Amino acid sequence: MVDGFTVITDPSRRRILDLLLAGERDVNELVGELGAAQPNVSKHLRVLRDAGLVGARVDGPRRVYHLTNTPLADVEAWLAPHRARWARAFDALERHLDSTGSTPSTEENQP
Amino acid sequence: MVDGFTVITDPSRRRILDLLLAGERDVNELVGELGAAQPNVSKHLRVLRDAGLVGARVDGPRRVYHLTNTPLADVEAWLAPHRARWARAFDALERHLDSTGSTPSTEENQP
DNA sequence: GAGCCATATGCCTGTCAAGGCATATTAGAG
DNA sequence: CTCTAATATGCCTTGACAGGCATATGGCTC
Repeated sequence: MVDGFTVITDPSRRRILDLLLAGERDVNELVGELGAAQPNVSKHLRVLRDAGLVGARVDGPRRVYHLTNTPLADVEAWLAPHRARWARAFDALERHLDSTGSTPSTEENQP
Repeated sequence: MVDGFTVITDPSRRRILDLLLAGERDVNELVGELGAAQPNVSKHLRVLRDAGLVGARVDGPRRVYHLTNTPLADVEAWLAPHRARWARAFDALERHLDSTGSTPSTEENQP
């Protein structure tokens, strides 16, 4: 099984997750909206299922996929300190712009 | 130039970003801390620089790398609605646990 | 400018994953 | 039970990319 980073690197898989954000879909609907071949969509769904990001409900012959509530834990964990840093940098920029009318240099170094 | 997802899929590059989070480093230091070959570290740094995530300061013969304040915009943008969804699901779970002592099912469907 | 250090680049190779295609599986209709 | 629709799986090919290695580049010392 692959890590969350690898899972979401693929644009088709991101697209699937985005579509499911709007509501559950069966495979055929996803095939139509993605413009991809059915077997490939099924393969992507397999990866997403193995990652715990989506689940399937059986409705007659169709499998209706939906998002689970499982977050991309590893991605979020890795991203957190970096996001915190970006937020601090942004705040610092805002404060700077508040106190002076000047534009600071484009390339900022770390504290 | 590659997208942010591709950039951070590589563990060595994530590691480099993590190390730079603690302070600037020259290439040789990174090589030591990563346990990777110098040319490969330089290549990763190239990718990170192209992505605007790191910058280099020239100090004599060394290049001292540091984080810029450029966020992984595309990753953050894609992640945002999904993170919002996870947060909502988490809140709903919390409220449920507050009101009842029971444990809800592990597999939740979307609203 | 010769030689040395630190870093970058180019080339080659192995690996891995995505897409195309054929086919297996499963469920329901009749 | 057969046929069909919906989905999944297996195999193959191709392209992207990371690592190993040799070598080029750039700055510094003497």
